[in-house]
Amino acid sequence: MLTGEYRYSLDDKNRLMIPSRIRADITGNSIVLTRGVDKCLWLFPHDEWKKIVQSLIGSTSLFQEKARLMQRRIIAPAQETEIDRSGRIIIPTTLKEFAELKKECIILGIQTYIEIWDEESYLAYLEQNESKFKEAAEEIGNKIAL
Amino acid sequence: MLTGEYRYSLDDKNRLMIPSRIRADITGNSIVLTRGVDKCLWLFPHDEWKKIVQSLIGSTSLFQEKARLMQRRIIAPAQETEIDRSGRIIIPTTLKEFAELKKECIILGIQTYIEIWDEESYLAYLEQNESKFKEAAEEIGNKIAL
DNA sequence: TAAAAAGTGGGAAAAAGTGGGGGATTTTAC
DNA sequence: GTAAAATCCCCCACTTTTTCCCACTTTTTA
Repeated sequence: MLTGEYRYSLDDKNRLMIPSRIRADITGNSIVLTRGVDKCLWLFPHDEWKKIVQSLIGSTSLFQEKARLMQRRIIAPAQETEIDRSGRIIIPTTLKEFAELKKECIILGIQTYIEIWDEESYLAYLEQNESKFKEAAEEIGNKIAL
Repeated sequence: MLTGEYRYSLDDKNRLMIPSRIRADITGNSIVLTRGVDKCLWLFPHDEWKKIVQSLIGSTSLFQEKARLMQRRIIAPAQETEIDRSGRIIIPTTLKEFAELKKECIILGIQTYIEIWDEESYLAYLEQNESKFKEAAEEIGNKIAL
């Protein structure tokens, strides 16, 4: 399972390190990169990506507006990249711009996929949502005994 | 059951001692560390963590806002660590920064999990919440006969 | 008070991460 | 169309971090 929160910097050649802890849990060295929901990128191991495509395309039609939107926003921007022999991937320019990546990036392992954030955006996101998070935590506390 | 309040210091290599009293009550020497609610870290024995993950993401989707927030705030930052043969764990940098751990740390055993606080933050937290605590105590006193 | 257990610090090998050279290919400019 | 410039890609070498281990000190226990 992919986990952990890491800080790595994007180098001058737009290369970003994939933490070895995460690499160890990816089968194969091919990864699909796309726009995420919120200002971040999503990375999927190849198999996981197939599932996403299946469930997004399989159940919808190009004659439905929302379906087209999902396809344009998630499926179309996707690019396949290889992890190089030093464990890095190259971030395509369009995706770099979308997530407003500058130098310092945060990499999150979320069970089955990976998120890449610009550090500032990520800190801002967490800060802005901390109270919402605490509310959600309270709710969960009411439902589940943990 | 995990209990007790201990003070240990983080060394130059970001290693923190797990008190032997606590170690004795953990099965296996694998532990999951993550961001806590409030400015502290939470440590779970592996089995306990699985329950948390289940109940948090068991029925959610990456396409739901609240689910993403919980994943980013609790699930993603989690890292599995081993207790070394001297009884210490390594605190990953991002988590150390989140809890603002400096040198002196407070370790709390809370039945099924463990909390790690920076000593100053912990003292400040207790002080700031003393009156809230007394209110909470009253409320509980009304519900339960103790 | 001695023995055992718990806790602390640090050295060294291995692994992970960083930066950059330079050839091949593509793009740009005239 | 051709040459210069820029980009891409593969690789290597160096640096830093991590990991593993051991030895010493302190505290607890009998």
